[in-house]
Amino acid sequence: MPELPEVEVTRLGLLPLLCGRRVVKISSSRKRLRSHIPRKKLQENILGDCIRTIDRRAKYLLFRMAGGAVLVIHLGMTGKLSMVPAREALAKHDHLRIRLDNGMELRLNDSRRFGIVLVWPVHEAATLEKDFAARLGVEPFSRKFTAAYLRKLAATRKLPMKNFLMDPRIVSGIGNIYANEILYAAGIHPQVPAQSVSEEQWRKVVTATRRILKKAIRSGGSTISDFLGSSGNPGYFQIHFNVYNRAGESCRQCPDQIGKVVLGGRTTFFCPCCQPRLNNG
DNA sequence: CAATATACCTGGATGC
DNA sequence: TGCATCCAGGTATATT
Repeated sequence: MPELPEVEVTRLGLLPLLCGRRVVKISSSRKRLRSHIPRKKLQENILGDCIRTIDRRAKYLLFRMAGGAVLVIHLGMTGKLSMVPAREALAKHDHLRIRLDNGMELRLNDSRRFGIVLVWPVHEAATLEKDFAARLGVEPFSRKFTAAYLRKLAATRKLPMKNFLMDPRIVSGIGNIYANEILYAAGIHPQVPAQSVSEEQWRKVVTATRRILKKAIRSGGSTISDFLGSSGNPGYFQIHFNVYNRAGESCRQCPDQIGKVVLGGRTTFFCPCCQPRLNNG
C-alpha cells in the first residue's frame, strides 16, 4: 500500500502495540523478497530483545531494539504489517512473523515480494544507518525540504517534473499517487522539465507536498484503531483524490476532463487546464 | 552525468 | 469457463 502517509500511519498504529514488548520467536518464509530475509541475523540480533521504539525514514520502518540493534522493514508495493494472535492461521504470502511476549504476533504479508527486511546489528548499526541515510533524499517534513534545495538539484535536469519528484534520492516518500496530487495542487504540468520550474513554483510544491501528506496521514489515522487483525490496515481507500485514477472525469476546479499520460513507466493524471503545459512560471 | 529501460513478483481486472 | 494480456501504491541496476 505504501507511500509515506501509509507507512507513517502503520508506524503510529504499531507503536503502542510493540513498544516495550520482548521478541520471543521469529520465523520467516524461505522465499526471497527484494533481497533474502536475513534469518540468521534476526535470530542473533533481534530475538530475545525488547522493542524500544519505531522510527520512520523515507518509506522504511526502523524498529529500534533496547540493545541497539535495528530491524528495518520496507513494504515495497504490496507489503502489509498486522498484529494477530500468534495461534492464528498463516495467510498466503505471510513472510515474516515476530512473536511477542504477550501472545501476539507481528506479521509481514507481501504478495509481490518487493519488500525488504534488513537487520543492523548493534555494533554496525551506526555505520549502516549512516550509509543508508546518505542514499536517501530529504524528508518532506524536514527543514531541508525547501524551494531552494529542490531548485538547485533540478538545475541540470531535463526529466519530467513528476519523475524528479518521485526520485527517492531527491525527496523521500512521494510515490505515484501523491506526485500526481501534489502537482495538481501546485498547478504544474507533470511533464515540464524539472529545470524549467520557477522558484515560485517550487515554493508551491513544498507547501502542497506538506499539506497533502499531512492530510493523508490524518485521514489514515482514523483507521489506527482497526489496526489489530487483518480487517483494517490503513490504506488509500478513504482518501479523496483530485486527479489520481480520475482520467476522463471532470476536474474539480474547472470544466475540463482529467487527462492521462505515461511518464517513466508510471500512469500520470493531470488537468490540462489547471496544469498548463507551457511553463510561464 | 543524465535519461531511459529493465528487472524483481503476484493477483485482479479485462477481453476474447 | 479458460486463457492471454495488461496493469498495479517501489526502487536498484544496467544501458544508452
